This record gives sequence, structure tokens and C-alpha cells, in this order.
Amino acid sequence: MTEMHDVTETAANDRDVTDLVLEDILTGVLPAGTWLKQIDLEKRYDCTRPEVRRALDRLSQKRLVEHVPNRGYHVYQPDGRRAQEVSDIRVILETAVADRMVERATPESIARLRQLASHFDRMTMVGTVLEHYEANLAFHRELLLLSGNNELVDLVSEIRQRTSSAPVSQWRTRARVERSAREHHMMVDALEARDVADLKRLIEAHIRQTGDAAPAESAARQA
Amino acid sequence: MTEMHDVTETAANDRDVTDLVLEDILTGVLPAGTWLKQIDLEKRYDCTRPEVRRALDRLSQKRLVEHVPNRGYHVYQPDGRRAQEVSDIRVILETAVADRMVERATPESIARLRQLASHFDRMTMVGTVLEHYEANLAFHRELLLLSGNNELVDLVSEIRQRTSSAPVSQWRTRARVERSAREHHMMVDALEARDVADLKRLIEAHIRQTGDAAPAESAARQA
DNA sequence: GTTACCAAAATTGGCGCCAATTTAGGATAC
DNA sequence: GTATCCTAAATTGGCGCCAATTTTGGTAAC
Repeated sequence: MTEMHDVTETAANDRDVTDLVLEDILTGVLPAGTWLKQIDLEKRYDCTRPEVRRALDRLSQKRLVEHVPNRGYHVYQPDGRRAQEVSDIRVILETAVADRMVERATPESIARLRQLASHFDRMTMVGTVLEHYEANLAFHRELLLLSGNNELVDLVSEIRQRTSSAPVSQWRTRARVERSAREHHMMVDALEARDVADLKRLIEAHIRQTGDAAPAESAARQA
Repeated sequence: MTEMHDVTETAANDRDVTDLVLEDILTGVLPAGTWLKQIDLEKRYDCTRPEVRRALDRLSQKRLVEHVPNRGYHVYQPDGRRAQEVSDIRVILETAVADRMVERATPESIARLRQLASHFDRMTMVGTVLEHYEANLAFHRELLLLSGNNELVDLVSEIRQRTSSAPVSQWRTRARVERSAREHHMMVDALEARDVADLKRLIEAHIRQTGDAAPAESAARQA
């Protein structure tokens, strides 16, 4: 069994144990393969066994953890194929609504997105892994809200958690982080310019983490 | 509180209580708005309280039922906006992979789909609501498997359960049922003819339940 | 050093129980 | 007839407990 280390902080009462465990999985505190002992989680999150069980059941329903009868639950190993498939789905969904996002963008929403992109920049510099991750989510959620389809916004949020969009695996290098930050701003640029094709291209490159999407003049703009 | 009627059959041991409750919701036995009393479900499905609670928690996570603290759980009311949004998502996803489906279709898979379309025809005539529903799911799952993206197949299965794709609301008229049956065969025709555009058009019309998608000669083919 | 066995310790799984909360029905006042 | 109040009944929520199962560590045999 992979060992788990106790933490000293008490459970935050406004957040469910499910959220706390999920956070620790996504930030790498509970790495892939870790066996999650119920009695240890009770202590770690300062909660009762039934709460732990509910959290674990929920996470297993989301396929973040696997339940092995009579042995317990462990964090799923990364699966490259699943990750690829989830990225493909995200590309399909997010590019399909690019025209709607452009059509519905207002100066206020553009300003808001610019602000969130800058916030991500700052978290890149001074934030924790979690703050960084959450800044990224905030940006993308605000962008997707422009689609006008709430179910799609929620769905993308859900599926992102399933695989390699988790922070421990998403940004492997400093260069990748910086590129992501630039891409955020470029997406806002494309939105402002009402350039649907550019926005689609950026979204796809961003999700797949491929290519160099940066025209030189757009990069200069951030300086 | 909306009253629930007891059933006389015992729980099928190979299926989880979650599945049983879900089936009763989807087939209209437990209509929208019904309060699901834990002690009644225990009797209905011949199981223990913890099993009922787990099932209800899972269904509430899927937003099929709503949990009201200290009052219990009730089946969600239909929400037209959500239904529309889910249909939009399905159209995006399923049409996006139409080219992949055409590209990957083999004579064997086409024969299999033809068989499943015929099975749906038969269930339309002689099957129960549930058998009919499951025949539809089987057809669509087999079709989507041609995309090669398992996550997408699973995801579409999941989101279909959320709203008006449930059998109680999907087929309101005999004519609608018959059109769905015809559309299945036409999708297989398009696949066989490797006509991506036609397949996309059929898939969209099918999901939205709009229009008359039938060219006269295709309809004659089924006679 | 490796393998097999066994007992103790650790952990999971699930049930029963009861406190807390809500609902339902009857009585009373207007 | 309607509104309010009160109490008993019904139901939910959550905890403690223990049987069942697995893991761990020590010992013996090869």
C-alpha cells in the first residue's frame, strides 16, 4: 500500500469531504495509485466514516477513484487513451460554440475575461498549485458561459476532472505554463476582434497543448 | 406528498438499486415530482436503508433527483431549457464524429446496426416501454461506438438520462415513434452509402425530432 | 535467501438504533 | 369555513458497533 501522510489542518466546514479529497487528488497530494484508507481519511479530513464513504462513492462514480471490494479505494492511474478522448470531446464542444461566444461577447464580458487572464498570469507567479488551477478554471468557465448553454459549461467542468487536465499533469514545464497564459490573452483578442476561426484554432491548440499559436505581434502586446 | 404504489416483484440481485430506481423514473413509474421515501423504497426494492441512501445519493449527483435536507428526495421536474441544451450538446457531439463513423464502418458493423434497427421496429410493436427504450439505446450506442471514442460513447449515454430523452417524454405520438424507426434505417443507409452529410442531417433531425427527413425512395426501401 | 503457514492486527462493509426534524390529524378559536 | 396550535406519528440523518475480510509480521521448513 502506498503510504499517506497526515495533514494538520482541520476540515473546512463549508466544503464537502468529496471536494477536499478531489482537491488533494488534483493537486497531486494523493497521487495516482494511492490507496485511500477510510480510517486515514477520517483523521486527515477530521470527519466521520459515513462522510468518507459517501465522498469515496461519489468519486468512484466519477471514475476518479476505483473501488476494490473488501480492499478499499485507490486513485486511478492516468490513462493516456482516456485523456486523448476527453481532449477530443472538449475540442469538439468548445470549438462548436466559438461562433456563439463571439456573437454574445459584450465589452463587459471581454473586460472580465481579460481580468481573469491577468489573474491567471499572477497566479502563475505567486500562487499555489491549487490557486493556479482554479484561476485557469475560472477563465475557461467565464469563456464558456458565453455559449449560453449552461449544461455544456457544467459538462466541460465535469469531464475536465477526469484525466490529464488535472494540474499535476497538465503543466509539465514552465514554458507550457507561459504559453497557456499567452493563449488566454490571445483568445480574448480573437473574441474582441470577432474572429471565430482564430478563436477556434486557439481553443484547439490550447486544449491539445500543441503548436506555437503566438503571432509575434500578439506576444508583444502583453509586454 | 405524491403517493407511491408498491410493486410485488422482488429486487433483481444482479442489478443495483440505483439502476432499479432509475428505470422506474425513466419509464414513468416514478413520475416527475414524486417524493421518494426511503422507507417505501426499502419495501419496493426489497433492500436495506443504506442501499437506498446510496442509490438516492448517486441519482442526486446525476441531478435526476433532488435532495431536500430533512425532507427527503424527489424526482426532478422536467426543465425545457435543460432538455434543449442537452439536445444541442448531443447534436454537436454526434454530428462531429459522423465522418469517423462513416470512415470506420465495416460490412459487419452495418449489418449489426441494421439488425438493431429492426429489433427497435419489433419492440415498437410488441415490447414494453423499457424494452423499447433499451432497443433505442442499443442502436445508438452501436452507432456511436463507430466513432472510436469510448469516452464520448459513455458521455452521451450519461447525458441522455438527464432530461427529455427519457422514454416517458421522448415519444409522445405513434407517428413520432414510427419516424424514429425509419430514421434509424436511414442512418444505416447513409452509413452504407458513406454519405457523411446525409448522416449528419439525419442525426440532427433525429435528436431534435424535427422535420421530415425521409426521401420518398428511402421510405419505399423499407417496405 | 525463498516460500509457506499461521495468528494477530488492521480495515472494510453493513446493520441496528435513536436523536432530530417534519408531517399529519385533531381540537379550538374566530 | 378558515386559521392556528398542539401532539402523536412518521421519516430522515448519522452514529456506534461488530462480523467479515484482508493485511502484516513472525516463524518454520527447505
